[in-house]
Order: sequence, then C-alpha cells, then structure tokens
Amino acid sequence: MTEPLPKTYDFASTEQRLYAWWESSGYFKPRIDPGQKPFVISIPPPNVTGELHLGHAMFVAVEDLMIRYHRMKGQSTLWVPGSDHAGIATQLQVEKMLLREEEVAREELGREEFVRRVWQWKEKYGNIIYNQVRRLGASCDWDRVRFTLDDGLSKAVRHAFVSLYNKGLIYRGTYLVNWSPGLKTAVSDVEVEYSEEQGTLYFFKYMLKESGEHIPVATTRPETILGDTAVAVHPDDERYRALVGRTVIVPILNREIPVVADAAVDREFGTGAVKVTPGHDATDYAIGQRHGLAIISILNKDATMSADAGPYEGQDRFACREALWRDMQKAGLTLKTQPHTMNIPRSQRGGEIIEPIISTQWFVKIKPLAEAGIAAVKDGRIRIVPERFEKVYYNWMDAERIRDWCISRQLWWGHRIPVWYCADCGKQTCAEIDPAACAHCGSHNITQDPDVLDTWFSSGLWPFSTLGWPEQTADLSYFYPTSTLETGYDILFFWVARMIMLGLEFTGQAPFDTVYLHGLVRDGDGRKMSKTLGNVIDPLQVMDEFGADALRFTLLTAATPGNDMNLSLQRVEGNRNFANKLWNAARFIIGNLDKCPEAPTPVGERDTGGEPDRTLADRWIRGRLAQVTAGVNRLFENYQYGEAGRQVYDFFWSEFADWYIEIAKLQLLPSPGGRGDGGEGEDRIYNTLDTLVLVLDQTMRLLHPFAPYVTEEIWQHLRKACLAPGRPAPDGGWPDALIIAQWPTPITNYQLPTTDFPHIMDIIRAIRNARAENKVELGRKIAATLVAGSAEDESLLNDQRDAIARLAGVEPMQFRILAELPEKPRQAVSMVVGRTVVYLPLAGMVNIGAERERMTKELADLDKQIAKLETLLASDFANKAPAGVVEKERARLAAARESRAKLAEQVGS
RNA sequence: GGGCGAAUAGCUCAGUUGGUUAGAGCGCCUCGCUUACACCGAGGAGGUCGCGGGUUCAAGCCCUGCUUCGCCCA
Repeated sequence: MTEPLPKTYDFASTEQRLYAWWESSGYFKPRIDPGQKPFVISIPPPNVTGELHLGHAMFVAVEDLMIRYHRMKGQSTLWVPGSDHAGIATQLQVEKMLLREEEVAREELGREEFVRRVWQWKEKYGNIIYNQVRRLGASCDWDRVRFTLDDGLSKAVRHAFVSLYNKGLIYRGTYLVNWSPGLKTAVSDVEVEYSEEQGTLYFFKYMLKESGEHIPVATTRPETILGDTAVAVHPDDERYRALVGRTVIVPILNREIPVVADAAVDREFGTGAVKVTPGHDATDYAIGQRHGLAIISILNKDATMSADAGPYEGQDRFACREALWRDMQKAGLTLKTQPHTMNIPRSQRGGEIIEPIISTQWFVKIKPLAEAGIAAVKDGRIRIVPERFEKVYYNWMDAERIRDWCISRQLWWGHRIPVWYCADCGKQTCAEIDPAACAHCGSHNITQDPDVLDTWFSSGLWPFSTLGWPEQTADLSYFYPTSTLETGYDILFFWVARMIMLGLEFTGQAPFDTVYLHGLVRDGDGRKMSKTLGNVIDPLQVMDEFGADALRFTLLTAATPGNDMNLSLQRVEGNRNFANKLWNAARFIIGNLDKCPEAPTPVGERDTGGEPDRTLADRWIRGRLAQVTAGVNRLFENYQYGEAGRQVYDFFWSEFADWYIEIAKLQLLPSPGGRGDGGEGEDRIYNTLDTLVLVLDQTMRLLHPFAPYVTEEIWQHLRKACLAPGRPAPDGGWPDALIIAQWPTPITNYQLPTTDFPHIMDIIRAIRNARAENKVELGRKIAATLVAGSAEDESLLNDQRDAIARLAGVEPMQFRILAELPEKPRQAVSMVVGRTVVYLPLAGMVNIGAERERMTKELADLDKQIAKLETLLASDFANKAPAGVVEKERARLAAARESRAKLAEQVGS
C-alpha cells in the first residue's frame, strides 16, 4: 500500500522540487494582519554581481532558521531579499570585462555608455546570486526583491541626501581623505585596514638655515619630505628647545620651513623630532592646522608625484622614494636606515596602499547621528546579541572620537550626488528632482556633481527603503520597524551602525529591535579563507556533494553566537549522514504504518498522561521528547540555536533511533497474549505507532528550521501515510506542509517517569559490555539471570524481559528473572548494575582471574565514591545546599551502598 | 597603547541560571552485513577543563593576576 522509500536519502532530487513547491504555494509570503505584530528580517544585500560564498551561506542559514521558526510559531513573517549595487566592486568587474573582451577602457566609452553596459551586466549576472541563495533554502518573499539602484530605492537615497543637506548634516569640503590610487577614488575611514608590516625607518638631516648644524629626523615615507612644511618637536623636549622658531631647509627642494613645538610629537619615536607633512598625514594635518602651516600636495590622483615634487614630478611614489633617498645620500643628508615594523594602511578592497591626500569631498556630519545611535542601544530600544558587541559599538560610535563620514566616490556606478553647481552665481542646488535651473539665480548654466555616493549610504537606508520609504506604503506601516537584523560582526560599523543612525534620523524609530551577530567562517584549521592560500571552500560544491541541509546544519550547529567557526568537510559529511539517519528512521516508521490497527478507545486523551496502555519505553521516549522540546524552546528564546540543534540531533540519534525504535520493533510484533486488548496486541501496536509518529512528527518540526528539505520530504511521506482514517495524527490534524506546521511547545503538565527505563538501558549495556569483553559475538544468544532484589524491581524486569532479551542477545528460554537467588551460580560473570545483579553463565569462556580483578576494581571505585559522598553529606553541604540537590546526593549514596553490598557478596564468595 | 575573544580527549569544538563519575563529531582499537540505515550497529581506549590565587557547602562555569594565540580600535 505504501510504496517503499529509497534506501538512501537523495537530496539532489528533493531540494529543487520542494523549493519550487514551497515558493509556488505562497508559503514564503507574509499575511498582512494588522492585529498581529509581524516578524521581519531585511536580508544583508549581497553584491549583485557576486557569487555565493560561505559568509552568505552563514547568514542565509541563520536568517532562514529564524524566519522558519517564527513562521511555524504562527507569526506573520517577512524576509525581504535583495542585492547591493556595490559601486567599486561592480565597476571594477565590468571594467575588467570590457578591457578583456573589447579592449576598451571606461573613459573611452564615456560615462553614459559605461553605465549602460554595467546595467547590461547586471541584467545578465544579477540573478545568479539569487538562485544560489535559493539553493540554500532561503524562504524569502521574492515578490519583494529589491536592488539598491532600483527607482524606489534611488528615490529614497535622494530624499535622504536632500534632507540631510537641508539640515546641514551633509557638507562639502576640502580635507585630508583616504585616497585609493588604483581606484582613483576617496574611501571612508572604515574602508581602510591597517596591517603590521616590516618597513624601513630612514634617518636624515634637516639642515638649519645659515648654519652647519642639522636636526636629525626619522621618517618611514621619505618621498613625503618633498611636501614637508615644518619640523616639529615636543615643547618639553630639552634636546630641541633652543631650535624652536628657527628655520630649516627641505632637502633637494631647498624650501625654507619653520621648526615648531607641538605636544602631539612623540618624543620616543625616532629622534624625537618629526617632519610635518600636512598634505599627506593625518597627525601632521592636525599639527598644520594648529600652527597655520601650508599644505602641499605632492601626489597626483594616481599616486605619481605632482609638480610640487620638483624634479621628481611624474615618478611613481615608491620609485620617488628610492630616487630621493639616493639623491640625499649624494648630498650628504642621510644618516642611517633601520628595519621598522609599522602599520600600513591598505584598501579593504584590493589591498593597495592608501594615501592620505587633500581632496574636496562630501561628508556626513556624524556626531549628532551617533549620539542618537548610542542612545538607542543604551536605553534598550535595540539589543545586540551577543551582548559584548554593544561595547564595541559604543566604542566606535563614541562622539568624542568618531570621524565624519566621507560619502562621495569618484566612480560612475552608483547614486549620483544630487547637487548642481551654477556657473553664473557659483551656488549649489540640491534637489530630489533633477532641476532645470539654479535655485538661486535661475540660470540654466548648471552642472551636476560628477561623483556618486558610497554604496553603504544606500545600504544604510535598506530596512525602510526596501519597504517603500519615503512613500508611506502599506508595507512600510505594517512591516517597519523590522525585527531582527542578522549579519556578521565584521560589518557592524559599515552597515549596522549606519542603519541605526539613518533609521533613527529618517523614521524616528530604531530600524530593528535586535541585532544578532554571527562569526566568520574559517577553514578546517582555523585559517581565514583566501584565494592565495587556496583554502576557499565553495558552498555550491559542498551542497553538490552533501546537500544544502548538511551545509546548513553544520553552519548552524558548529558555531556559537558571535564566535568564528572552523568549517571542515568531514563535519558536513557527518551531517549528511544525519540526514540519512533521519530518512531511514522515517523509512522504518512509515513502512510499519501499514500494520496500523484500529485506534483503541478512548483516543482523545493522548498526551495527557494517565492512559494505561503505554509501555515503559513509550512513556520514557515521550517524556524525553517533552524535555527536549522544552529545552529547545528555552534555547531558541536565548538565541542558542546551535545548542538547540545539537540537542535534537543527540535525542534523535542516540535515544529515539538507538533505543526506542529498537524496542518498537518488538512492540510491533503481534502477540496473541497481548495486554488485554482486541487481540494480537493491537492496542500496543497502535500505541507504538502513535508514539513513533508523534516523535518523528515533532522532531521533524524541531529540525525544520535547521534542515528544511529533508525534514519536509520525510514529513510529507509521513503525513501521506497517516492520512488514512484511524491512523495517528497530531492534535488538529495534519497541515498541508511542515513549513507551516505548528512549532512544538512543551507539554508542561506532563510529567513522565524517566528513571526506570535508563536502568533497563544500563542492564542491557552491561550485558553487551560483558559479551564484548568476553568476545561473544552478538549473533550468539546467551543465558542470563537477573536478580532484582525487590518485588517491585522483579516486576519491572519481567515487564522488560523481551526488550532486554532482544537488545542484549539473551536466549529467552534461558533467561531467568528472580527476586532472590538462593545460590550463586558457578562459572558465571556477575555484574552489579545499580540495584540489580546480573549473572551471565559464560562457562568455559570466562577468565576467572580477570573477572575477579574487574570486580575488585569496581569495588574500590565504589568505596571511593561512597567515602566522597559521606564526606560531602557530613559537611556544610547538607545545611546549605538546596534540599533537592542534597536529596539527590543522599539517593546516590544509598544506591552506591546497595551496589557495594551486592558486589561484595560476589567478590566474597 | 585601549578593548574583545579563545585556551576542555590525537584533531575540530560543545558545555548560559555554579550542583552526579566533563560531552559530541571525526580519528584510533575490537567485533558485527541482526529485513530502517555500512552515509550503519555494538563495545572500547583517550581529559590534573592554559597556569596561580580567591569567592562558595560546591567552580570547566563567578572574581583576580599571569602566559600563549587571534581579532577590533587608536
């Protein structure tokens, strides 16, 4: 009747089919229910032309888990997908392509044509990343997909810019900025990374004017000597005090510059006297401001030397460094060089050395925004998980230190700055709609600023711009503010902080109430993945080999919140095996549903306890299920997803599959002498199937957010097999799909005994252990005698007789269970398992000496334990520890004493 | 220089209200194709929880100092 399932779970034939079905069934779409607060996540938009990497896989796994969890809890759930135009990265990629395929540079095409070509590229490749995100199982609402350069989002960017401009929070000015010579654009402070590298410290002479004396000065960048406009010393430095106010001569250029005193000078560094280059160093820029020094730019936009570099004009910056030093050596101006470890500023993208240069750019005045941003976290409107990142956030946002945000980029791909300059009156017109004339004098002689905005400026609006802002759309009013913002901690400043600041500024509300930060994915040995190391793991290949569920489950359970994880393929393989384990357990259960008899009456009372017909194993696994469900719920509420997944994994494999299913095999056998029911043990069979179905159904629900495909596939087979009348069903019947099935809640008023069954497990393990140690193969049945010691236990053991016999390989005909044993058997292995004594007459196979040794050792262990417990219970522990804990220890002591007495009997005779 | 994190079995890591004899996966050893599963089953070996103090009846977990490694900010 039920067609048999394949022996191995085939993810390849399952994943795509299920995804298409979910999507076409509308399960990814939210309900709009004004009476209910929705759960909303905006996706961290990947680069539109990018390819899926493990960072993406990680956030998709975590966010999809959150979304599926809340969806199953019955909330209206929206996950907004989208992508980012990624100005620099995309422009570079297209430039490279044009150069390679058409041998044409962007300048040759012109701005308009180039931008047209980038759009073409985007149309062609922009969906790749979406399809890769789909493969992971992301249940986002694709009807609401957004792109930062869409009309709506572009309008949002304009609106935001104009609004900040009008408030005076955006300004244009000439300052020292981080310049990327290769990209020929300014970048913001956060886009510069500092790497500790081995360099050289050059010591040379600054000759005093009209004197043979010199001041020794050290620098790491000799070429900037050409831009020096002062030499500075510390005001309290005795060595140089007399020289302050005198004039020195710039080497080679022979320009005259002053010696100034400034407290910012580090007396310990180099010679204690420093050269000051306000045009090319941030500290020097500040010194220059204080002393009114001139600013000289010695670098062109491409990092070649400018006209101000005199004879070195046109040389590359590093070539100039060498040439200048050679010339200074010839002139006798050099002192020495020494190796020096220093922090080199490098571009976050590409890694080239960043040059600080003076340039006219647009900035956002960040302090007022940052203050609001700090307040939102401080007063709890936004919670950051893990909490320690709040400190990192405060530290960066600190109003005393935060620097204004340079938002203009000298690129073509992006949102063009909506400011027009008037050739007649010289004033700026800033407008949301392209103006035809100057707002000040009406002249038509206006030109738009050529620069575009930092991509992060548009990403900063993402949570609300994707919902329609600045229009007051229905989506915006229902779904905003969003719920959780989930991303890697590495973009806390780039993205999260900016969203918070801009969200507060433009919507008056925090854009989300929770920030959940995950760690970075490293390779199996904890190394950062990089192309040069060749240790990059491609998530697409991993999914090809092991399935999306295995990858997801690994990312979710191998990591703890906020901490980096090492991903090893072995681990993914292990989780592929877990999926297969789920599959086969389900296969067993579904295959047995054909045996399902009539449901016993009454059925309605299921899960309320009290029904007499449940076996010990039934009650045990149901109790464990309730405990695990409660634990998982608690862990989910505390964002401990990984631990939750691990617990279900362990429960399913080592309790449900290893023990309950094995016992269920027995309980499913027809037994004419069954427990007072309709014959052939029908009630027992029904109850067993009912329990199997319950646990499978509930665990599939608990695992669905972690491994959506295999759980849905199994669950659909289960559902189909159970739909026939009279078969087990969850309360409220079977919903259409697991993705929308109700999330399990723990049954609180359902306390089931869980201690008797573990005792049976211990007995079985003890027998198996003895067999293994005495090399009795499992196929060979052995005789056994159990001595219960009490009438109560005797009846428990008798009740579990079949289970013990089957799982421990005992021959039923030679299996005795007694309350007392008149005479100890000879030639038998004897073991004390808690309150039960086990005799295995393994005549001829037993090494009596070894047995005695084993028991003596056990006895010693027990003595140690008893002594420890006695000491403990005689101490303050008994008075001060909670009663429950003390009771537990007393019980342990009693049990240990009982075992010891029984063991002593064995050893003694 | 400031801050944060990590240090637990051979390897990679769990262990969040402090409470039995500290767990998992992989690897290793011994058995086993018992009709859910060899992507498996049974059994086993393997740890002074980085080091020193302290708090507590009780510390892998809390406090403090130190060592090593990694990251962030300056």
